[in-house]
Amino acid sequence: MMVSSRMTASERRTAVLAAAITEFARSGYAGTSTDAIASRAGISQPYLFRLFGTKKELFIATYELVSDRIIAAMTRAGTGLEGQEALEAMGAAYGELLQDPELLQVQLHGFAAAPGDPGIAATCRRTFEVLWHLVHERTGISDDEIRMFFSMGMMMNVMSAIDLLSVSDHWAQSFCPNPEKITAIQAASQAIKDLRIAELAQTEEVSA
Amino acid sequence: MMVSSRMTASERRTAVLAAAITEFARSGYAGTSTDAIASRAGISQPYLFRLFGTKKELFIATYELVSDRIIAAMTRAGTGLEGQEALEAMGAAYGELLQDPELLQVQLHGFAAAPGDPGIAATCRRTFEVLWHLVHERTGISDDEIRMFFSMGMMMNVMSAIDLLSVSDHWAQSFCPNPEKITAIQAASQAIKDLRIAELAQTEEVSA
DNA sequence: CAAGGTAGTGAGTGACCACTCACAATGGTC
DNA sequence: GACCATTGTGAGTGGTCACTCACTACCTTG
Repeated sequence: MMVSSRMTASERRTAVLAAAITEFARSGYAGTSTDAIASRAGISQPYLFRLFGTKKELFIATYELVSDRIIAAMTRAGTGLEGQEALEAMGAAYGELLQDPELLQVQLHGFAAAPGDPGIAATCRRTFEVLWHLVHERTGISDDEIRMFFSMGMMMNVMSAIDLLSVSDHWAQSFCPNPEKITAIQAASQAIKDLRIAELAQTEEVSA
Repeated sequence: MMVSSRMTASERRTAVLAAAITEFARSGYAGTSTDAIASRAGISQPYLFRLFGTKKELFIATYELVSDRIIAAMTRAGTGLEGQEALEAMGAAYGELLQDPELLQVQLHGFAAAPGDPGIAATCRRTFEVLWHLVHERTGISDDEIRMFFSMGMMMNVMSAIDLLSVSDHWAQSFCPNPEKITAIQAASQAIKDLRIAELAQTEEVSA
């Protein structure tokens, strides 16, 4: 069965990175095997190493792609706007990233891995730098407000990771600033969970 | 060399948990070997499994201990105070936790591991629940303000993990609300890094 | 169609990992 | 000092991991 034909190395790299986002999001840097990424990408594991050198280089490349996507989403949201309007648009754009949690989960795994690896920490800081300047120039808000803005982002990140909105109590729901968005986000996260379960079941069928 | 004499199982458990905090903080759940924890705790690896059953149970026990310490620090800071005063005291207490980053790093690793493990996610949510009620009852502030408070905490967590204050540019320093605290926190984090480097060098000497 | 560069893999390799089992050391109790 | 529960370990086991090497399949260019 030769489903995937030959690709250029560069095309294959982007295909591998797509698989790496999914796998690293699920299990983090140390918890993900290069085997899992290679087989999801549909190539052999040796070729993955030819394309990326080491697992760490692959993780950093994955993290940088994720960062680029986040930066692109925020930039797109802010173009043509200024001041408070730009800020609200960017905040909404970040919130919408939660609907596909993989990106933010990779980001969180980068943060967690940072204290153990200076290279990863530096990559994380670079993303912060770009985003800070983007928000600063677009909105013109004060340093304190920028700090708040990023803080809310980090909180949303964690909320999504620990699935805080699955708790229906008041204290948990109070973490969601826009009540009308709760059901949308919950529905999306439930749909993604269902997909994963279906996918898992399929994998088990195959291996059985 | 028989440095450590016999202990009760319960004493040994707390000794192992202390070692587990250090090791899990450094490399996370998947990245830490039970061997590393056992040898840091000064016991054999089989005995570690007798005490904790599985690696996952050990991680959850470690995470719960970390949560208890954070909750205790916040509770201590808030006793005898009310309203805004209590809030400021609790915020300061959380900030002081950064001076020994291990606790917050374990917390961050818990968040990162949560999407891949429902048990870990539930444990994380439970901590949030306790802290939310603590802040709510002590300070009486609004839901939105509580959300802000927690957001700042998450931001500090990430800042510490990626060592943001090691960048001397304005944008990075603007993440630290109290300028006079910057040098203190930097000095502490540098001291801890030096300790780790010295420790690593020692380990390499031994193994060489 | 020959040549050569690029895409891609089968089959390992040594190291490490979570976890187990049979057994030894220790200390309290009568 | 004999008994016994509890603390503790040496020596594995099967499995997985990151990574390598020698090799093949394919496509383009002349």
